[in-house]
Amino acid sequence: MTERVVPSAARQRRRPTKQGVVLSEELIVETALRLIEEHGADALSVRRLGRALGADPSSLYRYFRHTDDLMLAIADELIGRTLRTWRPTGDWRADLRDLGLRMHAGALAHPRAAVLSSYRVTGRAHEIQAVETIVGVLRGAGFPDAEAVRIYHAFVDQALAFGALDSASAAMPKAARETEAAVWTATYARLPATTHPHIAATARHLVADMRHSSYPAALELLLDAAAARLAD
Amino acid sequence: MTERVVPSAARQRRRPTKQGVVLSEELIVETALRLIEEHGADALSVRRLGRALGADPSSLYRYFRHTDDLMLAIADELIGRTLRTWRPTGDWRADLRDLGLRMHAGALAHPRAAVLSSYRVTGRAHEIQAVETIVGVLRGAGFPDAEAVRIYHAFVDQALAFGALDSASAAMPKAARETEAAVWTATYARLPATTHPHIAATARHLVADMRHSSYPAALELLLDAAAARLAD
DNA sequence: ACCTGAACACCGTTCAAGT
DNA sequence: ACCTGAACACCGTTCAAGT
Repeated sequence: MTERVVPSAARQRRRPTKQGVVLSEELIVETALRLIEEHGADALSVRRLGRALGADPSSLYRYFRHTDDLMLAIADELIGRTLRTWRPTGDWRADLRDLGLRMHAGALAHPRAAVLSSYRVTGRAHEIQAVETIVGVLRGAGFPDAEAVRIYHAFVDQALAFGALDSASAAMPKAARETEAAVWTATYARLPATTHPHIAATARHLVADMRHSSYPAALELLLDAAAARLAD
Repeated sequence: MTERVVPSAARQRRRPTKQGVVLSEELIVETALRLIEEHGADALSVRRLGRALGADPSSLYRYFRHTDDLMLAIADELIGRTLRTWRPTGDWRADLRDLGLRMHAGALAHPRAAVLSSYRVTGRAHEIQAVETIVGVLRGAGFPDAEAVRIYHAFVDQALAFGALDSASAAMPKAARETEAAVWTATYARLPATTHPHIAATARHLVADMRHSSYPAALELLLDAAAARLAD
């Protein structure tokens, strides 16, 4: 048994940094999230985080073994925030739609963390709670166990995969992001019908549609298909 | 008009590097793909690529304006390889299923490159060909233009997003991958029914299902929903 | 016990100089 | 015309020294 068993006691003994801040895991995670929100994904580096905390960059290594550990701590905090305010309504489609959109929005709010954590299985408290909740919604809707698991898996992976995809896009440097957005008008919309009949015929729709995430549409298709199977 | 109009002529005049290699866009892209596959995504840096080519890092800036341009060239090459052997059958569901599974398999064959390029819009030849092909399959099936574009977008993003998700998982260090796989049996399968009734009831299915990609199931759900809309 | 500062081994990118 | 080498402004991480 060491003092680490009582975190608050251990924390009180910590010496303030030069700028008078007492470091803690919570403070570091919150500051990292704030940095990302205020200055973009590129703002998160150990050196910048140290500067923002008024501490030497190397002091952060007492709290996180590497940057990846910090990322996972941030991700866990985000899962908690996503579920914390969610309440089931009893309508399985509305509940899954709401959960999916919240997971996707949570990813977009913290793109770097989303990209790094989307494919991880943590087995931690918040994740377990999410599995129990979603499988529960599907079983409550009447899906047999095997089908409930199959749809749970597709649903969760879809939310995580689109969250990561759209996050990666959002985390791009601004100039690159704008260049890509312009490709639809500058390149695709100008292809002649003689060589590219299908693109030429739908160019107007491509320009309008491709600038937005396709997640809401993909989610609705998945819910449609699940509902149809339930009706059989 | 400059000599760049005839690339092969321009290329022939290039001077070999110190180690005797004549640089070209193709050689750089192929070397980059090889570097990524052999030594991981982190192995791709301008400096390492220069070293692998036997050229000064800065000489690559004659072929690509920034690292990002190189990434797009790699992405387009992967799209090209995916489409090169595909042939339409006239059955839109079978065609889209085949295309989706090929895109997913192509991502898994080059996991590190897939993770880095899945969310990019290249506007290059192979990507344009892919858009034309897939929108063509959907219009040929009878979807009106706006609907064809909406389903195209969801279909492509889903293939890319799941491809990247499953690639990121596959690209993890072996030890970490095995630790995560064990979480389903070591943690989830042992949760008691009293606290986690839904997980306990479906543990057998979770253990069996979660070790595989959910992409084939998610693809089938998307095709089901699309077919239902066509029937209306 | 905790934080600091210097050091190490890297990055992407630019541009004058060399061939 | 093409490649090189030095330079600039960054990274993540380690570890002996300071308080």
